[in-house]
Amino acid sequence: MTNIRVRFAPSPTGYLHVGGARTALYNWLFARHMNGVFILRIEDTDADRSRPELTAAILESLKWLGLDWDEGPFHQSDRLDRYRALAAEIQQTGHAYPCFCTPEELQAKRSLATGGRPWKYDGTCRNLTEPERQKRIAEGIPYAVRFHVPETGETSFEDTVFGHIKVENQELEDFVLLRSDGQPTYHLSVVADDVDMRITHVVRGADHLSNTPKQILVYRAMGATLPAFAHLPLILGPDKQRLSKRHGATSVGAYRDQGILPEALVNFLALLGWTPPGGEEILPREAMVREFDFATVSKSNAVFDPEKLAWMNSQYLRALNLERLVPLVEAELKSAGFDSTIPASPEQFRETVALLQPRARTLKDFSQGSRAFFTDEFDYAADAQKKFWKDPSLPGLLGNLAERLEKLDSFNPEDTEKTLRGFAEESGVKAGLVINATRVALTGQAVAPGLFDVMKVLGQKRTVERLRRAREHLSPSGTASV
RNA sequence: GGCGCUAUCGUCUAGGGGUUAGGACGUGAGAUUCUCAAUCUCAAAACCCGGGUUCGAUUCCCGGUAGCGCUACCA
Repeated sequence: MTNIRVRFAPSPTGYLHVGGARTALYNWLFARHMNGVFILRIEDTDADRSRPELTAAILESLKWLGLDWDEGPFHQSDRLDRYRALAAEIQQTGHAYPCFCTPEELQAKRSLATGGRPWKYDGTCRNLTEPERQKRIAEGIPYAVRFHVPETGETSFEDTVFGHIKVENQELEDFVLLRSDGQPTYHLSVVADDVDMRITHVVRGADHLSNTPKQILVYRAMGATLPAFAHLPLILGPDKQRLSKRHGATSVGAYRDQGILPEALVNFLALLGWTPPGGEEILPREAMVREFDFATVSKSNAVFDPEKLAWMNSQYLRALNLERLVPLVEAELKSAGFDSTIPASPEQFRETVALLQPRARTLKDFSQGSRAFFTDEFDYAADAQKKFWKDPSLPGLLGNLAERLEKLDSFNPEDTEKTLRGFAEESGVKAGLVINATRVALTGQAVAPGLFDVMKVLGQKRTVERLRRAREHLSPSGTASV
């Protein structure tokens, strides 16, 4: 059996976005499934738009997603000589010719073209005689190399995802292979590399579906064997437009910054256009590798739904073991600028994380609604005060509760709950009133984990202090009755 | 405009000549409760339109429509 070789070939003109990430993922999944080779190639032949620093960012994102490559990264900018030699070769065999038209001339002709038909290169230089060509070359007129597309016939191929695709050659124009500055265009470099790197399956976005016939012509001119092609439907924004900056977060890095776990993003992306035979939604990486198959990849574009990603993230977050979660939370708190004094011990930190974990949807939730668990500097949320601090007897109740709790010898949830409920009953108020008010006192929030678990992770001293601080806040200058 | 591709709940999708058209996210209601989340139960929610083929089309074929892609000396 031939060894499967696939590649992911981003161009460093932007960060890795979710569409590119899914393309990379499907390549990777297929390679791992087939026990093949996954190659990374950087398509940086557009010197104007490529930014070297973005390459590092793309690599970083791929690593974060866990998509490891077996060969590369190769840079097309290192292979310029090869493309030039190939362009010359294709000219020699008569499949390409030098074109002396300047971009300005072409632009002028294009804008002059009457509506209806799309403007196709008019073949001005294709029709030059050999002496005319030699003369211009001798004069030092810069030229691009254009591929000579057959004027009749059709070009077709079997796409692994989309099936039979065909186009009339007359719909294709003589496209440029090599620019007048000696830089190759995509159509040349992509084919040259895929041939040289012995790529067996070209897996890429469906935006390349219409380009494929042109490239097939180049393969044939080179006398190379065709790889299999598998095009992937595009990922769209909520407005069904192709995902772009307008849609907010589209880069992999942005999701990492939002507290999304890489395994959740990978799982979500995998399911955007593909369903495993069993239809499972939560699919471990090994299962994805085992089940992945282009035959079951969808042909229609998919809208990226951040809500479902968030849900999936919560699933992964909840299932994450503490050994992995704790460091992630530490990093999150650090990046959020917390100068954490609490929890005091690693064990306590661990306990706090475990308490917060079941209700977190993203890593951000550890720094955002849970401030009071990690620092004493927190405010009482307005909505929380409004909802649970209305009762005028509260200052007294909280003060007295502090007294009771302070006297406890053991401070586990059972004892604190018993104490609080007993206290409420004696005071002739509903336990809920005290519990909810205490929650605000301890966390500053109307929403938090179970109160007695909160007390546990905060500890007795801090619980009592916060209760007194709240009483003070509600009824300053110690006017609260005992 | 030309060419190409696509079309099942709001979204991701399963399915497929005869089904109560299934699941998931989201949404609504209820249960539970110290808040919220979680959980459980229930509910609303789809085969783009028109022709064929057929005893019977959401499924197959054709056309239309819509969406997306390509239409560069970008990739």
